[in-house]
Amino acid sequence: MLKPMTKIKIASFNINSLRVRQHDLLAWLQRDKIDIVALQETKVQDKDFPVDFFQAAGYHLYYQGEKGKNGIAVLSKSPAVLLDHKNPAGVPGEARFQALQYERFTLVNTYVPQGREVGSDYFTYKINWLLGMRDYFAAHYKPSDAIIWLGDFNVAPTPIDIYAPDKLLGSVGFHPDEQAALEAVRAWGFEDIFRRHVPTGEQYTFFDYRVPNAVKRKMGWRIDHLWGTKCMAALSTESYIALDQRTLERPSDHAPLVASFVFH
DNA sequence: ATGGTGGCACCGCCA
Repeated sequence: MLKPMTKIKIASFNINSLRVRQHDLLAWLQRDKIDIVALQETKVQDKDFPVDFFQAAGYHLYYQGEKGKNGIAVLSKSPAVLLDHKNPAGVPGEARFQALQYERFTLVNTYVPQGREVGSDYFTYKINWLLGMRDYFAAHYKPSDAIIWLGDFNVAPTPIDIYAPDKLLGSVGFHPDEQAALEAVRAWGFEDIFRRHVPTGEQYTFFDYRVPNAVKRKMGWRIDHLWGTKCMAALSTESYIALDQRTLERPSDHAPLVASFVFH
């Protein structure tokens, strides 16, 4: 039987190579008491996944990798059932998607294609990939189901989600076509859980390596997201961006995004 | 800035 109240802390983190940051990751998971972390850009093939390292720390592991790029994983204190790892609109073999069933909710972890250049085939692929997510949810679920969708969405949804909206409007990651595609998924039945708790701007999850002192200069983008259907959003109690993971000796260019939930 | 950094793969590609 469930305890009367159960608190679960869920995170999303584009880790940009799991193996070079696995020790920092585990230290942070333990320090922030993270129950479930969804990772993107693990950049590790399944045969090289650091299974023993995380299992020894008490995590269940669900991962799909490929050589050199992409790659996705969920580490969790409780076990899950892997439902699917093939996005219908995705290129076969690209490790960008996984759907897991936990006791109280479904968790969908995605690494949305970056898009590269507006108007390119990769950009079209990104738009179709996002619209494929809408179709995926519509085909398998109802908006009244308990679903968390999180990951690197590679889209800043609104002008307060980017440091220079006027200058960057129309750029990859802040383009009206991307925003419309993402909005189509949201309109199916999601709420931006971070925004529910933190309505102010200048809250970013991504800082380009190539921009000198980007964190200090607040030159960031909010492109990582943690969304929930209505019933999940109602159970959320807080959300924050763990910017301390950007001050490490070897930071990712993304920071983890966290949300807490209390189940009654 | 035709730039800059970082990771993995291999000697370029991707972000």
